[in-house]
Amino acid sequence: MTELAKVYDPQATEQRWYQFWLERGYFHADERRDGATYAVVIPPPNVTGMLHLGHVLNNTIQDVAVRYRRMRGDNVLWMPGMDHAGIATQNVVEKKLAAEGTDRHELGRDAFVERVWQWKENYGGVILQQLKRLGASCDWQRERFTMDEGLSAAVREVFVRLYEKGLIYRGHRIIHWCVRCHTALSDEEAAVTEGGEKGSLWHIRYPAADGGAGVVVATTRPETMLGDTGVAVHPDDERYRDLLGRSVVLPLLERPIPIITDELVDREFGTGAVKVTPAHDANDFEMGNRHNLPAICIMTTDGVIGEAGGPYAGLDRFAARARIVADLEEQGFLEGIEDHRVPVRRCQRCDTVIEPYLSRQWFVRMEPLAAPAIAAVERGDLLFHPPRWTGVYLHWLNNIRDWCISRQLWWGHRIPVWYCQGCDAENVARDEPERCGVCGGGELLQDPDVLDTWFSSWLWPFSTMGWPEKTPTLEKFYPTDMLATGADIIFFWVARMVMAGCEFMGEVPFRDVYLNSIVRDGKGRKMSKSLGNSPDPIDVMNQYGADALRFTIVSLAPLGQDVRFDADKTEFGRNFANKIWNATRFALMNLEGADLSTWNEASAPLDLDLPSRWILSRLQTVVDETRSAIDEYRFSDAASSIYRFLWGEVCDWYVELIKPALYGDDLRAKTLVGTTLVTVLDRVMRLLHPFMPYLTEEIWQALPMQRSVDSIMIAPYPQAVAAWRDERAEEVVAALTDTVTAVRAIRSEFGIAPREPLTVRIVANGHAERIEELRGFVENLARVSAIEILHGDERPTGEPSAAIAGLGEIFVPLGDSVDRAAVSERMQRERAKIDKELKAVEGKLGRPDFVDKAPADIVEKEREKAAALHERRAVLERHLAALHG
RNA sequence: AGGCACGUAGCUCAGGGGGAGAGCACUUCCCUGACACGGAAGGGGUCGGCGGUUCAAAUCCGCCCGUGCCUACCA
Repeated sequence: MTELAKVYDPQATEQRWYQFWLERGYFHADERRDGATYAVVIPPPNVTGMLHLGHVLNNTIQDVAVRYRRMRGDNVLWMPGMDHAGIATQNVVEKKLAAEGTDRHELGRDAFVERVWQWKENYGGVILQQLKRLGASCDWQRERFTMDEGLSAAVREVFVRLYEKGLIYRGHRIIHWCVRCHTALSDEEAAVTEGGEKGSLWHIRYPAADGGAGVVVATTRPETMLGDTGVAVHPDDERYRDLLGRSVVLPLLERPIPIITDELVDREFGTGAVKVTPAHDANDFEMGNRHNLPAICIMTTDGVIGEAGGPYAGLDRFAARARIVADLEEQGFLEGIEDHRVPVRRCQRCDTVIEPYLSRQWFVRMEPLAAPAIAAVERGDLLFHPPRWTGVYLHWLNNIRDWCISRQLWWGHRIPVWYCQGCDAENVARDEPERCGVCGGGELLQDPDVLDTWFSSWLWPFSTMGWPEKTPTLEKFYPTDMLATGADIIFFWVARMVMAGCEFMGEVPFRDVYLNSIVRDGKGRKMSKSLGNSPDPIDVMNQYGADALRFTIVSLAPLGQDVRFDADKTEFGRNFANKIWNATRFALMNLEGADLSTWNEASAPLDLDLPSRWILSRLQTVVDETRSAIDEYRFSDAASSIYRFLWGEVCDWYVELIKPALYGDDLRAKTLVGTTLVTVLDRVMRLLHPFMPYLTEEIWQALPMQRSVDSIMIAPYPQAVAAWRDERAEEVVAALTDTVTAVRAIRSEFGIAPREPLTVRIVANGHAERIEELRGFVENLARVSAIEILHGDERPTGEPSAAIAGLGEIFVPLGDSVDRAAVSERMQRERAKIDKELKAVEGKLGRPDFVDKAPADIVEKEREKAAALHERRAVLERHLAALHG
């Protein structure tokens, strides 16, 4: 281990340690263990899924939370698994079949489903392997799949229970229909394109049946007029008063249809008159019901105009639209065309324009389920992070609509309903019934449809733990503690899980919901396949390492904000990893052969040297900051806290400060700083382990110390030790670093070569002893050859100087080679700056309001500031006088 | 249309009523025995605009402009 490479190579370590952790079973949760538990269920990725940066962030956050809790000694369960992803998976396999020149209908249902299972075995779940590469510490022994026997049983159980409660029903309604996937979709799966799409608003005249001018309607989908069975106007609309009770003639088909009045009509929009097409629009369907209008279905499931479309039958919906518009114009019915942004729904899976379609489907009555889910959040049983999502969640639940759960697919959970061929009864059962429960008939036919994929996902927090059986896992780990997911699936998944948890388990499925950032590309665009702007995380890990990617993405993703990510930003994490690696390399090189114990939490290492007391004191602050940041889900704050300490304090200062001791002959001194350095590295590696698991394990294993456990992932998470705090050391080292920085600045600004000897003179403001304490360090770090302490009123003139808080005033005599004009110029610049500041501070102090009303300590601070500025100004004046004199 | 975020250095973003910060980029110097994936020093911002509250506003409030997201029965 002493021959460490100069540059950290992640490839060499990652595989090895992951294997090690797996073999030791450190990811496994044990129901029989006592003590506090911490449980997280993974948002199950699609079986067809490939890892993208959104997954990387989401799973890194879960892994951080879970590894942190594990190190804190909790009994931790991170439940992994996958979703069968009905439409997505069926699409994948269908595409394969198409490439083979066949299709699922030719294959038949059973053979097709068999093919999907085969595909799953051969190609599915790549993403889980990718998550392992990322370092995810899931309990893989428990991996679940939503189509597993156990989870399928849970689905049937839930269906039957809700049916028996009257919460599942079959209804004839307008649903979202994908003409390509040939299935119904839920509201959430048929999202409206952002900002609408370019379209037109056609104004069409429907002449009165009795010969009058009739009415002009405005529509964005003229083809649906073939199914019009009425025209609606607002009851109070004066313009149409004389049309009430009359009829108009539907152009092209010449069908008489009534004028009705309905409050739903917006008088401001279009012409204030709406064509009513009950079979092809959800609002029109409701209106049709209210006014007993017939619903005429004019389209086939392929989106082609059907028989009811008369001369347009056989045309695709968009071709029909064009033809109809042309015909209307030719026949003089078209009154005008406006450009118009049209809200278009598209299939979430295939992007095809959705057709509102009247159809018979299964629904879940949601209101009764929503009530407890609303109450739970209002009671504070469940908290959103950041909290603003609470409103989004509540708004959706308060305006909930019934959930269409049937899908006309083959891949998924078959609806557990058998229709009696004798008496038509619905037989709903957990297992296939032998005979009809109503008439006893033996001829039963199962509903051909399957359930919405989310109908299994909403049970995930408890179905994965064995529900409906009363398992020890459920007993131990339900409810879970945290759910980390994207805000885009609050409705799809989070809210539904809460409802299912309340309904079937009697309590919310998790206490904290962490909504992680959306990862965008460097230009702020959403990562998407079609844009090709999403770097493959595996490539990024190959180039920079898994730890680098984890650390970078967590650092970039503050709670509640989106994150812009470019692959090359990973240099941030890579450089940090390398810095840590080299700090360790430095320790090992200099402590070769030593076997140091580390400082024990119970010991108070007061007889240490100044830098060691200082760094151990600073360590306590980082420990506190890191713990509270993770506890509050401020993962990026935790990461930056560790980063700043390790790089900015340990590497930049501590390592430099102890070099003399380390290189010296004093064995005791050497051991003390060595032990401290190893202590600090040990604690920081443990702090950092949840973020960078591989690197920290590699380094921790290499540290020359004894270990009570064989892996950092089960080592205790550091706790602050009050006895290690040392305020005096912090104050003194602050004076030290200020001094060094000031001297280096003078050196640099006046072009004094790095190796040129330099004397520093210090006017000790009662800090002579402190200066003696720091002398060696300053000489070393600032490359100062001599330090003179000035006593009494002696003041150098014409020399660059700086005031150091807690120490005194330092002066650097310059050699003859230095350009006096440059010195003068710099001093004048500083004086100008001081004058500006003085003006502000004295202006403040000059206002009676400020002195009277501001808190005394603030006023005092301003006075001290003014005094210091004056003093500094006087020094500059003296120097300048000397330079010019 | 309504709601929620956000607008701070060239870029990406922290901070949040009393001294403008980090990383990257940039300039100068340094291959000093952990690290050039490094070290040292430095330049750069009227903290989106306008008002208000306050002794004091980048920070709180209002309006406006810009950006992003979410919701909706915009036919």
